[in-house]
Amino acid sequence: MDTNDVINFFREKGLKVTSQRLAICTFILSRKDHPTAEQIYQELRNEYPTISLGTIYKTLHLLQELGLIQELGFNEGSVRYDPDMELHINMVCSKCGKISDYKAENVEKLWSAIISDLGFKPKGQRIDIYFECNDCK
Amino acid sequence: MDTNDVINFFREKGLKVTSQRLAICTFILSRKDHPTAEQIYQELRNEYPTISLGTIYKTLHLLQELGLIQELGFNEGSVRYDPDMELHINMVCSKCGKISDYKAENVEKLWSAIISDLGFKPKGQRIDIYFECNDCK
DNA sequence: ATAAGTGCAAAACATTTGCAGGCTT
DNA sequence: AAGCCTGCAAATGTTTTGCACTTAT
Repeated sequence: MDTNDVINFFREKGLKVTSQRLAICTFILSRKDHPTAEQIYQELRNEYPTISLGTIYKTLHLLQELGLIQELGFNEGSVRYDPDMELHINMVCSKCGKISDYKAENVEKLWSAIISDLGFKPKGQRIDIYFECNDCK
Repeated sequence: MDTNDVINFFREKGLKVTSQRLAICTFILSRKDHPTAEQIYQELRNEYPTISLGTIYKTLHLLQELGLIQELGFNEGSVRYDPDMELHINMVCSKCGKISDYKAENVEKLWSAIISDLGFKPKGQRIDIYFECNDCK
């Protein structure tokens, strides 16, 4: 989804296209490292010095409502934002907290087996694997 | 794990067996609904009127360190505690937040396939499925 | 022109921390 | 008797909320 897609998407939904929204949205959609709200705030402050954390939170919740991103709560209280809405595994380093996504054909197949066992289509899912990453070992 | 097992477990680790610890521990280990710290506090206050939230948190973290329970952070900021340390899926109602555990052969299969793809044994995992439960429909 | 969105500051929450006193060992 | 554990209260950190102002439509 590039900037124009985002603009059209907002327009279709009757939402206003503000520079803050665009910035937050293109930022989070392009990142693969699942940043926190605070990280997004700090990075966007360079370009938008008056942007506020409140706006960051409101926009992130909006994007979740619209189904563009997923909020991932972790037990140390941190909440991180993931723009990958397809089936994938979050590989979480239990030391430094770094996250990367992992996809595999096997996962797709076995997941659909589990879904058909259930007998209904779930609204969503989350799969985490906790391990110690190379940097931490 | 019954009360005596818990007592022995603590003794072996050199930890003191206090009535609060016992109460919190037997409470959480017996519950299948993944309560929050606040819920545990409210329920135990009946029997232990002076128990404090601080103690609840400290004990829950201790139990996690010891590998007896798992902390599950959710996006609405809630953290819930799960005494089931075996492989399972958390079935989470996205409306009311109720959680129940789901186990199936296919889940085991999925997991062993993933582990062999990865090539190493992860420290832990978490699998959630989000859906709308019968009460909420 | 109007209504939605932003920024700011205060409020609300959840969790952690420090310390004096109490309880297990 | 010694030191770990508890309860309380204050501190911390994150997220939400209310409101006046701004901006996209």
